[in-house]
Amino acid sequence: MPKITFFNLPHEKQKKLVHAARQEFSRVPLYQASITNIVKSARIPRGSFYQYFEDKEDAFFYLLKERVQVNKNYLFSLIKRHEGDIFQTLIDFYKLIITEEEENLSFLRNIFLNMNHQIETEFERSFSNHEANEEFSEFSSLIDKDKLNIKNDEEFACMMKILISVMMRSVIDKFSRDLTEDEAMRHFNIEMNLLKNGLSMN
Amino acid sequence: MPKITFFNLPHEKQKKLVHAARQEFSRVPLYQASITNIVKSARIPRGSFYQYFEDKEDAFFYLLKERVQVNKNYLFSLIKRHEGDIFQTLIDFYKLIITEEEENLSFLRNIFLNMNHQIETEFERSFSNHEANEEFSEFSSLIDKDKLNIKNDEEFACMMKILISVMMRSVIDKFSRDLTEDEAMRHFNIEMNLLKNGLSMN
DNA sequence: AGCGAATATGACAAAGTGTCATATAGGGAG
DNA sequence: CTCCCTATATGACACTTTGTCATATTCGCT
Repeated sequence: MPKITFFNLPHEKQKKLVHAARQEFSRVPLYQASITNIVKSARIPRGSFYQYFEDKEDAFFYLLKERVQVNKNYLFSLIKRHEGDIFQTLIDFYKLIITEEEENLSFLRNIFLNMNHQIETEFERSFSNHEANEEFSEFSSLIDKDKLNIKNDEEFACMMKILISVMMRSVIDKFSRDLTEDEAMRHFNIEMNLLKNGLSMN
Repeated sequence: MPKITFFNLPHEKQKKLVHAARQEFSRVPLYQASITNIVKSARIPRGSFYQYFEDKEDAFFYLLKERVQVNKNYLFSLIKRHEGDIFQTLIDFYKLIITEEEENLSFLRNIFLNMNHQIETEFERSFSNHEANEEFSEFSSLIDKDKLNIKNDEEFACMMKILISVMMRSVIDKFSRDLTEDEAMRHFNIEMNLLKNGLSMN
């Protein structure tokens, strides 16, 4: 988390800094990003950066968390609109991510093409925050489980993991192979159908 | 790929270098690894490293490819032993990976916990190398497709992607949550069953 | 022995990171 | 208004790492 000093900053300066950071993380992935570039672009002295953030990672994950919060809001509205249908929700959610505007797209691209376990874990909070989460009822409680082929909570958890990882892999695929939106949607629909109906004959 | 100079090296020196590199990549993930450590540990001058490899990544992916070749051999023997049953093959393969000996385990751990798209792509070559691949018949030709719920090659490709990404995610889970082998196997079995039978009721 | 090509070597420039001593600003008490 | 304490700002600096390059050495061949 950013330090208190960051949150005490005048709103304008905060925005300038966030903008500079996002620009750098859109240019290159986290581990190639340079604090030097960020401070140059934000026109603040190098020492100041360390007043506000622990390090590069700190700034990156702050931006990522912001983004995840946006996702979370999307997701909640989608699952309600589709009356608990998790598959349709994911299809719409997938579409939303891959049709982001250009500005966010480079940022997302760098995130997904360099997604590792730590980043994925953060991203998964879109779906449910397993820690303190008083304000929202868990996402999972909005899912219509009657239509799902599961016997218990453990199976439900496994199913969600499967769905999330398949979706993420599809997003990564879209970015890495530079698929058009139509191609990407077609693939994802096939995948969701395979998942729904089962991979095995009988 | 390493440079020709590397392959011209006396076998002993090659081994010493590979050992030093593996040691460093077992200690920390790729992007934190230091060439300085590798050359110190291999007792070669810094300049020599650059005679043999382009950079850190080059050395890392060389080791990774070696590892992938081992996987590939495992996989071919497993799919034959299970007479084309891809699910049973994957279950055994998963077990093989997570029960690796200590020496390789730190290396694998660093690979999986920091797996990104590039590394994943390399890893997927365990299953089929979509480029030149004269010596082996494609892995996919050994799979018994009659038992699979697929209509065409495109669906088959999607299915394989699903299976591989779910398996990888399970390996990552095992490492990140430090699951025991038994817990990990139980989860993975549940996941494979869900995939086989379908996530949707009907 | 002699010569050209391949390889080895370590000093070095360049770039980046995080820290720290010092300077400055803010705000409450007297 | 002034004093003083705390919070913030600043950029020089020490340190680390990387990749290169001029120079030295070795190898293979005639």
